Amino acid sequence: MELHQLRYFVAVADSGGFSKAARICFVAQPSLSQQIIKLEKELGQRLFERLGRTSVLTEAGRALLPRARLILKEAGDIKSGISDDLGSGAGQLSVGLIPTIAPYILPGVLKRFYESFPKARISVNENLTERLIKSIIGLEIELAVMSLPIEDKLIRMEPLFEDPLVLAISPVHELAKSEHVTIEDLRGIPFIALDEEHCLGEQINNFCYERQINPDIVCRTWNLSTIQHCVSFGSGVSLVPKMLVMTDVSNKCVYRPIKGQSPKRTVVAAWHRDRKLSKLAAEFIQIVKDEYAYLLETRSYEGSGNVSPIIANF
Amino acid sequence: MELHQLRYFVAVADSGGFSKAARICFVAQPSLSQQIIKLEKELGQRLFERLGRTSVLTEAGRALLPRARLILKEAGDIKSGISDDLGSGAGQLSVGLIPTIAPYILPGVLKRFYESFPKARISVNENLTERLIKSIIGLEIELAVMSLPIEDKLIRMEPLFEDPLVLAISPVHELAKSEHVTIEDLRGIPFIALDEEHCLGEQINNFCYERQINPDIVCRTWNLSTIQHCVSFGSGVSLVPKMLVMTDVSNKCVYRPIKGQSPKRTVVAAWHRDRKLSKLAAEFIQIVKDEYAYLLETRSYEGSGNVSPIIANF
DNA sequence: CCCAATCCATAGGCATTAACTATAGAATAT
DNA sequence: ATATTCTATAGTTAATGCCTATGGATTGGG
Repeated sequence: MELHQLRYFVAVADSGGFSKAARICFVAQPSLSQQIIKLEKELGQRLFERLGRTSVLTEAGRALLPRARLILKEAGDIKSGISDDLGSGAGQLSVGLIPTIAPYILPGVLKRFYESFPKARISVNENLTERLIKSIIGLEIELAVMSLPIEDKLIRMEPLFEDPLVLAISPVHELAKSEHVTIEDLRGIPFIALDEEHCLGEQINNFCYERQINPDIVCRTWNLSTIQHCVSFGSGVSLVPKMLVMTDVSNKCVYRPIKGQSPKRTVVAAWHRDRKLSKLAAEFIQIVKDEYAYLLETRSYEGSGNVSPIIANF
Repeated sequence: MELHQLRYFVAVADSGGFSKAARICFVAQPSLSQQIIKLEKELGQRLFERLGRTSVLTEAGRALLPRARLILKEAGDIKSGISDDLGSGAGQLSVGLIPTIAPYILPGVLKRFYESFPKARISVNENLTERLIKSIIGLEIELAVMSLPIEDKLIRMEPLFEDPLVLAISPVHELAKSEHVTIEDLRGIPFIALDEEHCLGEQINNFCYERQINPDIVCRTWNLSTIQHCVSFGSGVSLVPKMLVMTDVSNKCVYRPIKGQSPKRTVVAAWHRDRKLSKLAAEFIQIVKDEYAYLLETRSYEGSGNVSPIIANF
């Protein structure tokens, strides 16, 4: 069965004759007749009673007619339907984020995304960089939000923003008294470190190593929120991303920017080198940027370059 | 757009590659590729991203996929769907009946029909013979229940039953005293006649003319129920079809069979000479027969050849 | 790092099939 | 009765889908 056969069939049913239908379809009458006969053979049912002047539907033809119309309508609507879907933001998007980013921007990003594209379905995968890259290459996710460095040749990237690392300290800690700290202050003090399986943990590690600073690592954890708790209990200090600070409502820690060569991580969107980003994915990237800019604007009161220790008005 | 293109498209989407899809569809890979490319051109959208090893849907492809599946499913279900419709008695039937038949059997026939074919739609047209024949030829109705004679060469017929004509008289009339009457009793007595535009009126007219009986026609009406009222008021007698008697619950008239050559009309189903009756139409014919037989069985108590004047237990 | 395998696109020939012309047979309208 | 209209058939042409061969590109394995 093919669509043109259904088109011919409907034309005959509507016009009441093979010849008229042929004119409507801009084909010769024998061509149309043959296709109708072919359709009748395939269905094993005669579709029209050929009377002298006109042709009328048989019972089988009457049963076919609404189905044929439906199919033709759906086929005819495909092109505009696809455009509508693309235009309206309907569709499916699969993204990934690393665990040191997701908790801080995902809530706001999802909220924005659903507001902008209520018809879209999004699926989020929170995982370590290595696993996300595999998912990109394996085509399981379209896009990932991660942190440099990423070396895989199959990955293409676009930078989203730079996220500074700031010192997290207990409010009663000695260093909390000054408005800002320097790298040198880290030397030899008890330090709560993020596990190096996290790229952020590795980045901090490298950062200290390059400057030949060996913090006294008293704890190595998998979770930034564990770090927060340890720091607030005075177990040590740590370096945490600013996006954590901007969404911290606990008031248990204070945060100080690093004077001088402030460490930072570069957050990027990454996707398969050979894939063209879908419209939804491109929009998602923009939303992530917007969200971070929004956090910067509303949640960090950097009067004289320092991070406010207390976030009010959440 | 053609269905085989959608089939190929779905196969690629499902298998994740053109070559695999081609094997699934039992065509060579270039053939399938060409059809996909053709579809992409028609839609103005690229449907797959061709990556090295596999191909994945674009956003447009994702939008197309469910639509394509739907259409293919509907197309695949057509054959069985038609069979189901025919088997389940779904469908549309247009019938006609003449006014001297419809009131007496239509209620019971429709009830039976709806019980047997709850999914069917029936449309009934009550009209004079001449108009019904036009409707048959004009293909507006498929079937008509009428009375002989019918001469049109374009009409094919099947007899349904013979419906005797019986004398309708007032209960206080002289003739009501005898169990039966003869034709000769009609001579010269006041007679309520049906208009000759009705075939029944003409038949009665001819019947009397052939026997050279000239009843004294005191009233000519368009409606059998008018006749009933006139007769019950003693204005005269009339000949009415037995199907009227069998459904008369008024008890205002009594009815007497005609002894000897009883007049009768032959009720037939009529349809277009060149049309094959649909299953529903054939069933309708059978139901009309059944209904008349049922009326005969339950509504006429012909103990000794006479018609019961009073129909009880309705 | 190279080689083999795989994948998709292109090109060109083949074959199928849909379309066309011409016409016949039947039915209808004038 | 004649002319017109309708559908089916036959035979031919044209289109188009399919095939084989091949090339460029990528991938996976040794």
